[in-house]
Amino acid sequence: MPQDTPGFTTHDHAACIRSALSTADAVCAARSVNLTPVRRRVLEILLESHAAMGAYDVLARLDAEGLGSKPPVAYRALTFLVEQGFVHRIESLNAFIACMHPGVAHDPAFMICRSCGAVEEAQVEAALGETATQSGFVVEQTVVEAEGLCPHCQPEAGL
Amino acid sequence: MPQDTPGFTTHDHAACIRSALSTADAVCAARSVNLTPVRRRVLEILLESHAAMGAYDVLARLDAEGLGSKPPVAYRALTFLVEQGFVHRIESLNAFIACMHPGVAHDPAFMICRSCGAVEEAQVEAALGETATQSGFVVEQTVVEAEGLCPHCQPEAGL
DNA sequence: GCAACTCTTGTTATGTTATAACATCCGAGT
DNA sequence: ACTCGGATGTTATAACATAACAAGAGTTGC
Repeated sequence: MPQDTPGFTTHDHAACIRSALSTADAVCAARSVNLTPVRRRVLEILLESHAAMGAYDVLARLDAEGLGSKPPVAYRALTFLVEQGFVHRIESLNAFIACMHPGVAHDPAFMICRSCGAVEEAQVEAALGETATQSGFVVEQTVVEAEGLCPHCQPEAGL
Repeated sequence: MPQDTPGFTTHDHAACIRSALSTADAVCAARSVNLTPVRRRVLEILLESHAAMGAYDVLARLDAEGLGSKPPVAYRALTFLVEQGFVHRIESLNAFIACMHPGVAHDPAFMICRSCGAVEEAQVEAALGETATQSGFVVEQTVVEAEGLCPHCQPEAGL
């Protein structure tokens, strides 16, 4: 049953959450790292909202549920999830979002609607690859974020 | 006389500062906007350092020179310079850097050395162009930042 | 001249994002 | 029981950023 809007399109949100969580469980088991209650709940919160959330928004949810009330609690969980690749940090929003392709190595890229705030994760092939090679720079990580208007908001903006 | 290291290469720094400042003067005149003393000095500070600087680093310089001591002074000047395209904001560093190609419309991209902090501005052709088109997203601005190791720091890191 | 306006700067106060440092807890292994 | 590593709890503060209002300087129109 499709029911919510992830990026710009509709999808079966409940199934997507279940799937992402079980992938996370499996990956953590395989890596011998611990998806503790707080960490798992933070991932779940991000999956549920299916939007970019600030660390303090996540923290507010944790606090409401008695899982922690101080900033380091949220930041530590988010740091763990980012390290494991289950969550991405959106630099231009100072926010976090659940990954759409957990367990698979990828360079994430994002399209961020400046009107409604929706964020869609995209794939991008080695941005800067050639330029970097030319200048002798070794790329380890990339941040690719586009701001603009999602299909839904274009009419309202007169496009 | 080459004397400093801008991105990863040597160049005539004094000439580069002069040139950028006179371009900024000309562009501001053409656009009928005001390159006031504070704004001009902030640009100059960023050009001199030729590195990414935090707003509060810039502010400290302004303060030392009696040009302003409160955060809004620095942020306002930086905002102006970014709007006019003389300065870029580096999202992943929460920092600012003087543009290497002022007065020319371009989508900036950056290579950021995680070891020495050097930042080189690169050109990139419409990252995400195709992906965005496919999903109906209209891109207005892009953030492209690569973290890695500059040529100088690779040996020290064992590469 | 001077009133009205715009642009810029000065200042106060506060909001938002993030981390250092240290204390405590708990389970695994011995 | 001991201790060691990983995780969490807590205090305090650092770092980044902006809202809101006051005040000056220059210019335009009268």
